[in-house]
Amino acid sequence: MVQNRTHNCNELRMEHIGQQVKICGWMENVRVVSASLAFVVVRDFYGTTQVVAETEDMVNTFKAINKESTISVEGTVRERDSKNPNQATGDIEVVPAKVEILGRCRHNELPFQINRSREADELQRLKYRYLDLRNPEVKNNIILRSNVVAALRAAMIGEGFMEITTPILTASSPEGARDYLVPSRKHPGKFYALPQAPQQFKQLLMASGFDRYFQIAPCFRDEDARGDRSPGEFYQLDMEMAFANQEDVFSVLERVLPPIFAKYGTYNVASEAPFVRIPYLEAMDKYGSDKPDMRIDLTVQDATELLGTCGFGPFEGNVVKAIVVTEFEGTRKQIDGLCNEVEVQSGNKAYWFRYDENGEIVGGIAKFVQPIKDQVVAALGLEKGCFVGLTSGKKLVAQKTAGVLRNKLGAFCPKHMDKERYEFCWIVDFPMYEIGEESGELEFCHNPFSMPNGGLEILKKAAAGEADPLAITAFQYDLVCNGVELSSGAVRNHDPEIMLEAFQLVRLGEEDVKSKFPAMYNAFTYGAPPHAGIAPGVDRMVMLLAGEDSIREIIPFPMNKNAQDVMMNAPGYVEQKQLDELNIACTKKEEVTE
RNA sequence: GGCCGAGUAGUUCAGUUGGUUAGAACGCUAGCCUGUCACGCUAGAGGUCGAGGGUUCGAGCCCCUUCUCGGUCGCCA
Repeated sequence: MVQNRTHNCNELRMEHIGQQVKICGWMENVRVVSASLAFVVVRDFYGTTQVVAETEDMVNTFKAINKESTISVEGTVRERDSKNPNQATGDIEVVPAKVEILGRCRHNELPFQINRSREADELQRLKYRYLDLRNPEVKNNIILRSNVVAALRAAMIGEGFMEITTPILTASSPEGARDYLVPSRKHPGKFYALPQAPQQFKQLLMASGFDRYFQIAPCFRDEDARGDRSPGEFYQLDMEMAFANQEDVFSVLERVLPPIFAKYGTYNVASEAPFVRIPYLEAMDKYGSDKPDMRIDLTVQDATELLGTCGFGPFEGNVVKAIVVTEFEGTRKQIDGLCNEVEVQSGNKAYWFRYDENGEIVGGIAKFVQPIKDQVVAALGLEKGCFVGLTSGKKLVAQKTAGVLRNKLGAFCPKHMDKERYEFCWIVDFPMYEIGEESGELEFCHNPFSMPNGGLEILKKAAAGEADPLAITAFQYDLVCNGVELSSGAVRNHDPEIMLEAFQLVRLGEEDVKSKFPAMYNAFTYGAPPHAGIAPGVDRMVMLLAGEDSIREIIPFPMNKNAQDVMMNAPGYVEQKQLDELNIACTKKEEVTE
């Protein structure tokens, strides 16, 4: 009978000296020092242990095994002659009596070296993700993810929330992102959709009488990827509370998140409750973003009146925004680099000048600013030695570009950014409506389920032309941490009457509401509690905590930018029989060579 | 879909103004080495320069087309 391992590869210490043990793991490396002396590193999930081969036979045994094969080693624990303080098991080594190959690695050249996999081409890493994950640096992010999810669950349960799963196969939802559709075999021509979020289900749970719901919920959206947005699927800490308002939701997350961020984060300082609250319009104005990084102490000023007519072409007839950076130290080359990065990221140019130590306006667009120097210095409050970054365009463009510039300047100037911490803020008072760019007509700004601030009354006034619908705000909020949008949430509109009024402003009638959201609308006519919720993105939280810039680093099996799983070959072609059963006529199919 | 960047050995990269046989490091193979731990030393194998076309006496390098990957904008209430 085969005996199981007695210890893992991170267990053996001085106290085990003399013991007979059996360890199992991947043969990471063999350092052959002579014909009859070699050191073998065995690695498992927990760590590494050194095995020493001291006979010619034993050295040859190890030399004949390809690296990354799994082996078992039975032998005696011995104190090392030369200890390694950098290794947890560095005081001891195992003298093998018996070595067995458990799973032979058939390749003596791997697609990349395990301990340097993070440097390898990403396509290779994804294709051989199971090898990539052998690298402790890569694996640790997945362990972190597991720990964070466990901590979130524990904290939510501690707050009295109950985890309830909701359907994965559901109905297509008319609003929001593009759906992933699943054809129905039993109902030709009909489709299920994968949920973009459990939004309607969690609200229906509230109508059903559950009080505090949460779920680590998979969400599916068929939209293009970004560095911080994985294509296809992602996870949210979805939650909803009955008989609750905005304050109740805020206080739960203000209790739940900071301890987890401080414990598991790269930085161990997190904001304490209450988090700063910034109205949406103020955030756009002051930080040029609805997800401002509050670690940066720079703010955006309006310079439209000041510089709009200074003669600099791009400012003419546009909104101009300025960011003043005191004690600025940067070379011309670095400034150009910053401006270039801003242009790449925002698609719009940034401009600049400096107010130097001698009180002169120099560099960049100084020529245009010089004639109105005194006004500029006074209006922007310039101090000697400061830098002024400028953006222009239509209001929103100027603001957003300034927001990108602000982030770049913060990252560049350590004096203006206390980087090693987690700074949360709430963005509140989002507008309920906006003028759609394509339609030119009034549309919902975010989701139509939010409760308008002012309730039925304000909506009726707006309908009667007595109030500006664009000035109506919703009880809708975002949670932002270090410039990353973690989450959107809202106090929901649970009153069918207010719902109808809200939809009427965007020219949708009762029949539209009923047909778009039949279950929710009907449920709310049977007596629904006021409720509110939020859904912080788990992937983004883990990304922040791990200090990674790519979302793929914290997902066990990520897809590539084009929503392909290059390891599993998904999406892939299927058998004609499968298509026939689903009543799908496939119109496009390239020849498959494999 | 638009824009930007990248693609050269198994891997990460260098490759000058277009000029002989395309290099380095790591990895791999072989030999040497009795305490290594990023072991060391010596030698060797390893290349359709993403693909196709063009310019040229001559292309890794210049031009065109195309494919792939990444970033970004659109998109993601």
